[in-house]
This record gives sequence, structure tokens and C-alpha cells, in this order.
Amino acid sequence: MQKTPPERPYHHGDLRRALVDTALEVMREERNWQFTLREIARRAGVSHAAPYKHFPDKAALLTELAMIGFDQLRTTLIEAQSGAGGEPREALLPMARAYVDFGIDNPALYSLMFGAESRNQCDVHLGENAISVFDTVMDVLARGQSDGVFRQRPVRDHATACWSLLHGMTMLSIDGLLLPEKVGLEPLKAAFGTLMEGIASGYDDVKTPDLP
Amino acid sequence: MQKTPPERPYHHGDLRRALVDTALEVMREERNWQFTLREIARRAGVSHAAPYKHFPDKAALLTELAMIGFDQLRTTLIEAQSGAGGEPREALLPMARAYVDFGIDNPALYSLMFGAESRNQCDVHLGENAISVFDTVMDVLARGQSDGVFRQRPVRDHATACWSLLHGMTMLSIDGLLLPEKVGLEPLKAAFGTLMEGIASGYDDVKTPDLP
DNA sequence: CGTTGAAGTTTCCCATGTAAACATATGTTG
DNA sequence: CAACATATGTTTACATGGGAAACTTCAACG
Repeated sequence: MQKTPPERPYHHGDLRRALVDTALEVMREERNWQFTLREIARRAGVSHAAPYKHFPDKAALLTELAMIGFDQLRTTLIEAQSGAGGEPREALLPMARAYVDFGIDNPALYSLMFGAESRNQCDVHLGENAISVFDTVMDVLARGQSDGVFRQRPVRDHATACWSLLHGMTMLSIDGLLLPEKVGLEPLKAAFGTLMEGIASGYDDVKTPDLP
Repeated sequence: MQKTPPERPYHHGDLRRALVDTALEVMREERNWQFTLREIARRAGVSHAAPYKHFPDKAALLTELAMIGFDQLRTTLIEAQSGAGGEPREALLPMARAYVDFGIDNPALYSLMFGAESRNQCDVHLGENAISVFDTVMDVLARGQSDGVFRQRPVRDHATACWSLLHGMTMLSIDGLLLPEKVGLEPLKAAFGTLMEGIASGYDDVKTPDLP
């Protein structure tokens, strides 16, 4: 009996990329990185063991996805920075917005990149990628400070405050905990306004506060 | 032949509490909430199906653990607030430290309470508990503002900035991403100093910054 | 063309969450 | 006190997932 031609030749041809693309698609659809490898293999049209010819284990695929995420975030921040003309004071809010929007637009990817749960599943050297975000923020703040438009305080203090607030806002948004009726419709602009007053104002620590 | 007495009578007597306590212990030891129910049952000395007589499923146990975490966090914040004598300006840093220390001391619990991954496993109404943290911060800021020691800006802007920074700092610390060589040894004090300058200073938004 | 290696598939193992049936103990009721 | 109902255990079973091992198919190479 004539054998009907298979849907796909025995050799996929580019399964590694297909697995990565399929995983990114599933993460986007389900807003979660806790997919199963068997599901990814099914959607890619191969057996459940085929991925093991391209990735030693599931953690390796997750690491690759996280690296893609860090590449995208880095690109996003650089574009936001150069779009603002490079003036530090003007650059911070667009960068902040780009950062938070990246996380909101890619919740599963962001959680994979920065979460402790994923850290148990991924390569530990992802931390270097995560920390490069801190360095990016540091650079802009350092330039602003040498230009005299940012408060003369250790620049890493400003950077720590900045990254913490942005990371926190991103995570809270992803988790659906920033309700408009509580924080308004522009929580980033609002919260960042408060922070910018701490970064860019002429406030002197020892001055007593103005009273009404 | 004489039957040797079992390690434990057939009826555990307080298995529900033992399961909760064991799970909290495992979370503390492994700094992770992704334990297996079979492991918890084993450590509690019962069969793997026994927990299903006390919890409909694993998600129910995880929800209970998260609720315990929120209770502990709430208590911690109230104690920190009253320890500072209730003066809003003096209360914020101790509360902030209590919040971040809680997360650092209970990384698995904090991640379970606030993480999106756990949200897929838990009861959605945990969000109310999470958001009550925001309300606590709001209350202190509102009192400070009416006392005139905090900047006259919508208080929810300050609260959003506060909670985002604290949540971000907690998550980054838990994930091991706040390296001392990058952020110093007192990142909370440093970052919170920057934020407090934005919350408590007399800075006027339209004033141009002082130049060197 | 035969050999080698890459990249698939199939079969199997172990672990997990959970269901169902069964066993044991406790509490309630007549 | 016995019978019954209920609570709370255990055992068996099922479906699914990660991954190993053996096998199959195809491509590349000498």
C-alpha cells in the first residue's frame, strides 16, 4: 500500500528555532513561562523527545528565552534613551516608560527574566544580564549628575531607587496589583514624578521642611 | 506475632496544622514555594493522599500559606509603625525596613504572596491582601501630608512610588540581584533616602534646578 | 557506496497531582 | 452498648510531565 507523504519530512530542518519561537508564542498567549516541553514539542509538530537533541534539558530552553528577553529589553532601553536626545533629565522618564511597558507587554518573559522561581530553573549567570539594566540606569544618572541637573548624592543611591521602583512597578503591574481606582491611570508617571523630585530637586537633607 | 506499635496512631490528630507547618518549614529551608505535596505528606508522616482530606487541592494549601504571610506582614508593618511613635516622617523608614526585611527573611513566602506564578496556583482574592499593604502606606503618607511634612502631591502618587520601590527592592534582594559592590551595603536606606527627598522636601515642580 | 553523525521516533522509567475505593477510628444516636 | 454516620487515614490507579535509552531515518563525508 502506498505510504501517504508525512506532514513534514522526518528532519524538521530548523527545530531549535521553532522550539524557541513556539515557546515565546505560548508564553505570550498564556502570560506564563510555566509551559511544558511536551506541549511545545506538540505544537512544533515533533515528538516529545526531539527537543532533547537541541537542548540538554528544559532549563536550557528557559535560559535561552530569558537571554532573548534581556536582549530585547536592552535594545528597548537604548532606543528610549537615544530617542530623548541623550539629555539625562529628559531621558529618564522615556526610559522608565520603555522599561515598564516592556514588562507589561511581555509579562511571562519579564517574570522569567527576573523571577526567583525561574532562577531555580535557569542558568545562574542570567544575573549579569539583569544587573546590566542597573548599569544602564547608572550611566544616565551619572551623566545627569556631572551635568549638575541631578542631586549630588551617591549616584548608585539614585540608581538603586530608580531600578527598584521600576522593577517593583513592573512586577506589580504584571501581577495585576496596581488597580486604577487605587493608583490612578498613570501610575508610572505619578510615582516617577515623586522619585524625580528626589533625584533632580535642590533639596538639602539638613533643611527643615516648610510648614504650612 | 505481636504487632509492633506504629510510629504514629492511625489518626494523626492535627494533620491540617502539621501540613501547614511542614510546608512553611520546607519553604524556609529551600527558599522556594514550589515543593511537592507528596514531600510535605512524607515529612508529616502520612500517605500522599492524606492531605486531600484537609485541602481540596494543592492550590488550597498554597493559598493558606500566602494568607499566613499576609497576616505576618500586616503585623510587622503595624508594629514598625507604632514603634516609631506614629509620627509619619519618622514612621516611613522603619516601616520600609520592616517590609523589606520581612521579604528578605521569608523569600519563599513573599514570592508566593506576590508572584504571578503563584497567582496561577492560588485563590485570586489574595489580591485584596496584597493591596492592603498599599493602603497601609497610603495612611501614613496621608497623615504626613495633612501634618504638612510631606509634599503636597496626590498622596496616592507618593504611595505608588513607595510601594513600587519597596516591592522592587524586596524582589531584587530575594533574587540576589542587589549586589553590595553595585548598590552598597545599605541599599534600602540609600534608595529610600532618594525617595524621601521626593516625598518630604519643599521642592517645587516649576523651579529650575540649582546649577553648580 | 559505506560509514558516521545528526536528528528524529518509540518505549520506558520515575515522579507528581489527584480520584476512587477501601480501611480504621471516632462521634453520635436510639 | 450497638449500630450507624462521619472523619480521616491508606492503597490502588490514572494521566501527565521530564528525561533516558534504544532504535530509525536522513544527510554529510571520504
